[in-house]
Amino acid sequence: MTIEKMKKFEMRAEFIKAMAHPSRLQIIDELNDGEKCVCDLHDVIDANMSTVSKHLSVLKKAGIVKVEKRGLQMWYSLRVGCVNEFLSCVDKALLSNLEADLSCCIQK
Amino acid sequence: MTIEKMKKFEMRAEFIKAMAHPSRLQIIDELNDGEKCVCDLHDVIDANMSTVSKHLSVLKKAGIVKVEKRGLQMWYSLRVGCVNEFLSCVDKALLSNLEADLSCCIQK
DNA sequence: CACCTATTTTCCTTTTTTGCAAAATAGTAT
DNA sequence: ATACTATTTTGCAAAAAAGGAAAATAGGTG
Repeated sequence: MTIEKMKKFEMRAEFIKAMAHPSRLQIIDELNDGEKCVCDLHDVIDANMSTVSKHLSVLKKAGIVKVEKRGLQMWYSLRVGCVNEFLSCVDKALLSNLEADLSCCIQK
Repeated sequence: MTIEKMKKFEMRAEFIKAMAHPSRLQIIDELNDGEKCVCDLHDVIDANMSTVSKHLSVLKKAGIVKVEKRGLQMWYSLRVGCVNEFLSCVDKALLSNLEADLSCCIQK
């Protein structure tokens, strides 16, 4: 494999890995409603403030969210639109997995 | 957060985590050309045979690939079509990240 | 049957990720 | 300046993921 091709897969993996955590997916879901500060997110996510902050920095590093400082607060918002289209594809795939698992005992 | 909602994010994360590895992304890329046996994949992926096999089992468990045994060989193929649409979205996002990083020194 | 081939599983070590608590930073208000 | 608030960083421990070597499994062939 060429170095460029290897690099491509590594970059894709980095980006996807940034999404691959329940709390970070919840953050993405929350940000669908518009920008939120860290404390807003901390209110709904079941984790320590420092943990939430670290999840946000993972998402930021991957370029999935952007952040703007206003006063004491950091306002986070989504930067990549197609993440949501992808998630609906993931849900479709999950559903189809379930159907496949159950096909033995369900009749159409 | 409700239990169901939590479950949703956990299931999504499982699925996405299964993709979040360079070798597994390369496997997905190879399978775009049609089904391949483990030895075909081993030829192009820079890893031990047992490692390749384990990557395949991760993809299978997530429902991203399916497998059919014929003789001595296991033939793997893609089960989820939208993975590729997503990857093109990832590439678009990566490109846009690059542009953002360079915007300071590039003039349109 | 004994032997070969393709693949998976087990066992083990190394690396990476996660998550909290405490300390540090940065802006605001008094 | 001091005190306060929002957030990030650091340091550390626990959990999870990754990867190779060797053993195990399963189907094929002479």
